[in-house]
Amino acid sequence: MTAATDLFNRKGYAATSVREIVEAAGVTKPVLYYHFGNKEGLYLALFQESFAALLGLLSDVRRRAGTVRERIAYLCDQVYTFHAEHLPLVRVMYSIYYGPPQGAPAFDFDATHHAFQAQTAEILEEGIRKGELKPMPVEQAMWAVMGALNIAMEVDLCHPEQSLGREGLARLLDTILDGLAAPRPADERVPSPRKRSNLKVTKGVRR
Amino acid sequence: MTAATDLFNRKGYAATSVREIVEAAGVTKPVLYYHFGNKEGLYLALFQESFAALLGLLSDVRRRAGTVRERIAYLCDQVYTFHAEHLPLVRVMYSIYYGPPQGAPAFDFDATHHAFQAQTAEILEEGIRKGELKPMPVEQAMWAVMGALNIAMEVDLCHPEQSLGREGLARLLDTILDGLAAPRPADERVPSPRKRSNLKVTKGVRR
DNA sequence: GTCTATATTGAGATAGAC
DNA sequence: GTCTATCTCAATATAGAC
Repeated sequence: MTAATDLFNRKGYAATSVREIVEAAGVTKPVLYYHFGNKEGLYLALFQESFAALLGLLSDVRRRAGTVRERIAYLCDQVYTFHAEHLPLVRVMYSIYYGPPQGAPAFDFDATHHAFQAQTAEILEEGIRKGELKPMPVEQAMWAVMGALNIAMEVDLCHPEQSLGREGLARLLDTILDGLAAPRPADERVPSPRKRSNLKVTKGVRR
Repeated sequence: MTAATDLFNRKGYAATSVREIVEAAGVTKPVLYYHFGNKEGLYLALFQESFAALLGLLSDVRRRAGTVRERIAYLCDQVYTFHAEHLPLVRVMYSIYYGPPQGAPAFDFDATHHAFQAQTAEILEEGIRKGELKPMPVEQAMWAVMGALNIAMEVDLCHPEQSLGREGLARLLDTILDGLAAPRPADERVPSPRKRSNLKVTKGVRR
């Protein structure tokens, strides 16, 4: 699977032959056909495995307590970290999603995307309802958050030298959420250090 | 050029033959070779024309007066509108940028991207310096704005049924800029309608 | 010059021994 | 589960008649 991801990434799905994959992996063709059925099965296995893990992150978040700010920060950090640790596969996805027809089997990338979108909207909707965020259409708050996460991930993908990193994304989200937050009483304002998400950054992310 | 854009968009650069292009355009091969030299010349002409127009928008903005909020809103609106009016060519760009190698000649898409990034940063830097925005690293403010614009454009590209439209993007940017703005004195706050960008929306955008 | 028939190649996939 | 050897198929290239 690693060999296939690497080759699909470098040459594209269509231009990568089964022979190349098995040679790179140090196995023979029947090994591939035994485990994955065919080239399409291998391709689908790559995404099924990864997207299942990503959806697992979402259900984690649903069971999590905390302020809206904390939960949004956590969700985005998890997704961002996952993305950073799977850059080659993400590149294959982009290549299929945006690239020319390559005869790759259909995989519903949008489904996972929508699940993430819905989860974000759910948290933000609660924040608006309970007064932690100011009243606004939930879509608008959602796009603000999605925009920040999305740009952080695309910078990692296309301009890794400018990468925000987990800390940079956390700070960016804090700024965004300042714009979404409900105004607080005047005495709580400027001089007092405001409460921000205190994300624990334990292990480094490849940049 | 329209015929080529359409075919490159639907089939990819490599899979599109010169014969198909000239047939779709209702001309003959010599016409294409006279005007563009070859298939690569035609391809480059598509992007040179469009990117020159886009860079023109940037120098417009540099000559423009107004608050940071107004200038950022104007810049993003111009770029967004341009994007919306050139979706097929943008798809070709994405296909080349993210897709598998297709033997297309190199075109420096990043150069224009960086020019836009620099222009945004310049405006925001002035806002921070003059106190219209709160003190923060200019990159952080820049990513907040770029994230909003970028997500609006990608939604148009991939999920047009969810398109924010010019007005939606303007509202999103207002929310983002609320998070970037310097805090104002308490008496100016909540009940008074705050000054927002009053973007004139004159002509419709294809959605 | 153009056509049909054939050769070559490289792709994905499989049979059957171990 | 893995191997060697083989199969099928389609695209491309070429030979040689016309």
